[in-house]
Amino acid sequence: MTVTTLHTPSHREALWELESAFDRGDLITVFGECSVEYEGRAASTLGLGNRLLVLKPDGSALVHTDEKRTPVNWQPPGSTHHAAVRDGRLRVRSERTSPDETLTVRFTAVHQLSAMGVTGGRDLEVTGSEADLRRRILEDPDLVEPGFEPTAVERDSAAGPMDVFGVDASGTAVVLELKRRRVGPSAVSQLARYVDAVAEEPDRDPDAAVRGILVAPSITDRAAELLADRGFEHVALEPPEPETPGAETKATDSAEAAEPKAETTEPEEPKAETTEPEAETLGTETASDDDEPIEADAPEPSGSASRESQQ
Amino acid sequence: MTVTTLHTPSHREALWELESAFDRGDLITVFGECSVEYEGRAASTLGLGNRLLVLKPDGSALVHTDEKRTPVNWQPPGSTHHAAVRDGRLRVRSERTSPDETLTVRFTAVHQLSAMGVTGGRDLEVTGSEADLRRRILEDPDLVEPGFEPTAVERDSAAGPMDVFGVDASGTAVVLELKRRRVGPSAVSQLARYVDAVAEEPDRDPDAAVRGILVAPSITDRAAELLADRGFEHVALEPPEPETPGAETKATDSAEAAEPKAETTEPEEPKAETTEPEAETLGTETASDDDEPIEADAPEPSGSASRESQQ
DNA sequence: CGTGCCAGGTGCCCT
DNA sequence: AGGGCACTTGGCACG
Repeated sequence: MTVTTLHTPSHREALWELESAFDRGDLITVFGECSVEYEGRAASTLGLGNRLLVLKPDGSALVHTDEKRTPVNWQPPGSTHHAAVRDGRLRVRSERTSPDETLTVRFTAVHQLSAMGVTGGRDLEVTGSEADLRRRILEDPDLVEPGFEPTAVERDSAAGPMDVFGVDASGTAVVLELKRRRVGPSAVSQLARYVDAVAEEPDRDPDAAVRGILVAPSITDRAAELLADRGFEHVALEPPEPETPGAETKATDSAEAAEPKAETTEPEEPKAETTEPEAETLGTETASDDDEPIEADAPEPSGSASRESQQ
Repeated sequence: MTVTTLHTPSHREALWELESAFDRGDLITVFGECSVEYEGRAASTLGLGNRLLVLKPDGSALVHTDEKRTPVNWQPPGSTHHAAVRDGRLRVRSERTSPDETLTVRFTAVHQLSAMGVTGGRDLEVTGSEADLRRRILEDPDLVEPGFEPTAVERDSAAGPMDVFGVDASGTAVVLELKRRRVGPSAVSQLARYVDAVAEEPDRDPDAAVRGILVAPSITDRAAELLADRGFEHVALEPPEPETPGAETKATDSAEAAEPKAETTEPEEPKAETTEPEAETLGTETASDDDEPIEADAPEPSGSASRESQQ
């Protein structure tokens, strides 16, 4: 692993390092006093101040202040970075086309510039998504209501694809809209669009009812009113708790199997393999990792540490 | 400006520096090989790899790979950072409550750790927002249609606040939904919610029509269909071009004046001070700042630059 | 703090 | 490339 760091470099030195770091495809951080300008989908200006600029080899650029999770300015992946010295300042510019956007960062002073080679390791596993909620429902449709039978996922309609489509015990068509968290009015509108679209499909008996069910952990009062106005229903349901890391493999596999891969078609009978309705068998945590006092005697990796503070 | 940097520190050294940097309220970057775990609103795991961890004094934490604008993992502002050495790894943990969330980053190796003092300079000026589009319409309502008269902004309805509410030349109620960019079906649904809500207000003549107009630069085909189904209209309009930086002050002031500050009430007559309808007088750019070849002779700031590369 | 909504949203997947 | 939508959306403003 290679890290190159310049402390309070001249603009020209910073420029050289930036250009070679661009060539190497390094991840770059620049900390210094700068002003920022953006022009593209919108336009913005930011006065002088100390910020952290991150330049990624995929073309992303981030300008971070000491606050917020969101960068104060940025450039999306696919942009190309350029560096130059202009008017006694180090100018870093990131541009892209379609849409045309330009981010310009002008440094009056660079306090630190680092370039590091970064590779791989981006495979993130997430649980608790809407897809997990859908799996849960497909595994056990009775969670929605007794006798509910899903017939398709992502079935297309004139208003867009529906999360889950099916029939209730009496054979009435049912549209499900799934949300992984508490929802407001927009979710009701979304459901309404789909229900209306299905109701108006030409090959459908115009008198046949179409039910709409919003599946979400909870809904706001306003959403509940709108839901009632339209005669829709709410079923309180959340994504399943994440499985215990050790035992998750089997459960995930069975869930995958229950997921109908073919879209707009009938899902196979939910294979009742792992027939524990909600087996929340927690408690297999590694005891060594709970939160204890900060200091701990631990072996240290060999490595000559150097420390410098400037000014 | 102070920057403290450790190169390939031992975990214990990194720990010390982290704790003092927390105390100082510094912005911290840690580059190293780590695995990441998140549990809270959802849950996720990320295997070993080289990443950049940014810890902000406001509690934000960002884990960045070499790709994407969005961090692969993060913690929102308001969290509290902790550091410890556990099982021979440097563990950085960021926690918050309501909702309960924990981000855990475990470093097997720290390549670089930097701490920098950052203050102020977060005043971003943006133009081209929906608010700008609204100003534009309030300044010249005829842009929507001849004779249109706005009577309120953000007027509340049973379905939520409407962007602009008014009457057309014939006295019919009009609901405007503004979008700064091309829109899809959801914008139509949003407009529909407001129109329906207004139409059903008890003090209103049930036979009186309520028009709905979607003001956006453009709309998708599907949105156009849904719009037509509901008998709504689309007016193609964008946020105004950003003013020339030098001349913007006066224009901005007049625009601010035209903005009705009191909500749910009648806006004062648009003061026709700067009565150029669309004075796109571009062309006052500083010629010194266009894109020219990279190298340029420029004065360099004094400052002893040091450069180190590791391994 | 919850509710509602804009955002330069970003990212993913599909056509 | 554009459409449609989920997201640990984030952030803001208002009740």
